[in-house]
Amino acid sequence: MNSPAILKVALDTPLRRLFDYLPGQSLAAVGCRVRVPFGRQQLVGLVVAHGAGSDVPPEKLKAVTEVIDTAPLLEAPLLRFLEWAAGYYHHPVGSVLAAALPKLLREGQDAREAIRFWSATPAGQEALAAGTLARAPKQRELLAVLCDHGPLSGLDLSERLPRWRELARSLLARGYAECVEQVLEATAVGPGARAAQVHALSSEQQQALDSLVAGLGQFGSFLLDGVTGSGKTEVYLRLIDEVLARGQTALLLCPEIGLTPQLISRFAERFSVPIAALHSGLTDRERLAAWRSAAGGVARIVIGTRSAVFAPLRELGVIVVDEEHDASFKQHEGGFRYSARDLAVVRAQAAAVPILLGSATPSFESLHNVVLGKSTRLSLPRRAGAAEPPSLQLIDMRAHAVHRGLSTPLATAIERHLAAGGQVLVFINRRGYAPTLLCSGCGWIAPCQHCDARMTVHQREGRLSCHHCGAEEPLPQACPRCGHSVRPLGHGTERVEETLAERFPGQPIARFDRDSVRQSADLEAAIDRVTSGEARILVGTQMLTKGHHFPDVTLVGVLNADQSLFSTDFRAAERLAQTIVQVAGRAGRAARAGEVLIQTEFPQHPLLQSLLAEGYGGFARQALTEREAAGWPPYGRLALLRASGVKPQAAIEFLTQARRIAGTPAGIALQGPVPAAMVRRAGRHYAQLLVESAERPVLQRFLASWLPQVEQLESGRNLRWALDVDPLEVF
DNA sequence: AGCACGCCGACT
DNA sequence: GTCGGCGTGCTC
Repeated sequence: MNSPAILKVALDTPLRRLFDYLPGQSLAAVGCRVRVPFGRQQLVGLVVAHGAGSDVPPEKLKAVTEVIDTAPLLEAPLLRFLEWAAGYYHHPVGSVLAAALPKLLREGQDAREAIRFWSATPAGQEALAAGTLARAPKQRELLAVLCDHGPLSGLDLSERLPRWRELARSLLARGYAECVEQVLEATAVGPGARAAQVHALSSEQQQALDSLVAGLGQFGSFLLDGVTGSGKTEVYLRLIDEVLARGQTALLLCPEIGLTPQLISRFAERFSVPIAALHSGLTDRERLAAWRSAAGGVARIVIGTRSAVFAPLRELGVIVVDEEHDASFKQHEGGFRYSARDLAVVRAQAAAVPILLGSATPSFESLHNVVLGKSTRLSLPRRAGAAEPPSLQLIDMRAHAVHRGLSTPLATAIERHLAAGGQVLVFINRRGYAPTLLCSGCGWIAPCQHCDARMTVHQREGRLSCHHCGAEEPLPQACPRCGHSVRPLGHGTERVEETLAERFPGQPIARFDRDSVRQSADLEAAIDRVTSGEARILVGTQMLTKGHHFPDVTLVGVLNADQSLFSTDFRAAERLAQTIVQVAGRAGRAARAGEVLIQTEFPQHPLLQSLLAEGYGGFARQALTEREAAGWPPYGRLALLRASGVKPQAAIEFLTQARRIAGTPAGIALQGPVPAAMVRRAGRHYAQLLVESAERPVLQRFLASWLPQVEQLESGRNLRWALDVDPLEVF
């Protein structure tokens, strides 16, 4: 067999191609990292393939400087999956790999866990015998330990000498001690012990579990459509228990929310196997440790957010995506814009394992896949413990008195529920005190200097803040244009909290939004105030719709449902319904049935009507027929070319050229370029070009031929642009 | 993206 | 006289 002449290496550059290198001293296998000269720098890259030759002139080819891995960092199936993702999202492989790997691995650190062993050098032994370290008794003590008991690991040393690290560093510098790294090889693990089953399953849960267990060992897509409180998590736990018992591992993806620690602790309580958590709160070291523990087969369950879909599990047996409708599974910023939920399905397919998508409000994509027969629907229609579903009612804002955003019927209901000992949740999807600062003299509205947006009033902080670019200004006391007085207009969580405090004096309020909850500790504290019963009223944003269970909440008020009713975005209705149903799910989980009151100026709006009359399922069926008529996803496929530049017209000009070179391909519709919904954001001007097709392969083929040409456009050189395949928002 | 080279303003 | 601004060009 001929030794391959060329290594195809993926590098983390925006250049959408691989780079060819000569093998150098030893041949790096596919999937191994290599250090390579690249221009004037040395980069870490990944060998993606071996090749017989290269299109690059031989004199330009350089040789690999170092092969970092002795065994492939990524096993072939995972590498192929990543390459597939790069192709689907039309993003450079190197950059996709970078998104999938912990930073420290990208920088060339060892992929295997290594333990450092410390021992005394001969010089150290002599020094100890000679009493050289008489004036450094602590160092002398450590040296004595190393002479008598070495080599010792950091763990052993910590037991003997708590503050040994600095001492060891000094001994190392003197040449009295040395440290060697010993690499831990991957551990093979057999079938795990069964977890104790503490909860009895409902018949629906059992039925769902039976179907899922029957589907193990092969690819299959399942939608677990379970109302809030129906016990989806228990089904995940049982399924994963079965997978572990078969000696396999499980991957659980969850949205980016503070709930992750709660979910992890629930799993940790149930299972005795090691669990690796991958979320945004980790340090680089912790992330590397979690990655190693998955790759080494130590962790049998990986629980993580978006990027955990790339976790290197061994013997993968099942993938679960919890709250699969959640928008945070779609990365929509930065370079590599992917949907972790969609990729999870592809990964499950490649690994020939089932995928379970769980939600109380499934995405339309997932519902449609059930209709197409691509996915099996498992329903949990009942709440556990015979709890009644909450009743939803609309409050017509035009027919009732409204005081500071709070209608009389809602205020009365709050009073009634508080008097009955219930807790009340008030949902308003807007943080701050008020979304607008208005001059009562001339009508001036405080604008953001960098965006086409209004500044939000943050009263307590005495500041104006732009929620789009983060700009802040002191709160003006008078209109800068005419000198008249200014006043906040509209309502945010801070103002609603104030209103409720005035209206219901003596009722402690817990606020949940990004301003009052900055760290997970704040969230824990706020949750404690609610579960302990101290706080009687909860006010908050989206943060309240996700995860947490507040069993004593008997009333939910939704203050401003109307914003989304007339949005131009095709997904606005879906998201509004999901938000309402999710927040409604917080009410009445225990013995008492919950009441949900939604304030609206448009009680006759068909969207609200169908949601109330038929629930989420009926609403979705109706909304899907509208999507079909309009050709929107999941019936059509979209890609969005977004561009932004400092000069107002630059993005439009670039997109106009991009459209021109596209020509008129069959089966493709191009719309735009149009200015983005918010043209100016953080001082940049945004525009976009929408690409539509009824067929995914048609869209994919077009993008593949079009993008290399777009890349050549000179007008694209001085601006930022990115392609978003399957965008969640198109306006 | 980095990181160079390259040609014009305000400073030790 | 230099330090340094960011325009444009290249990376196997």
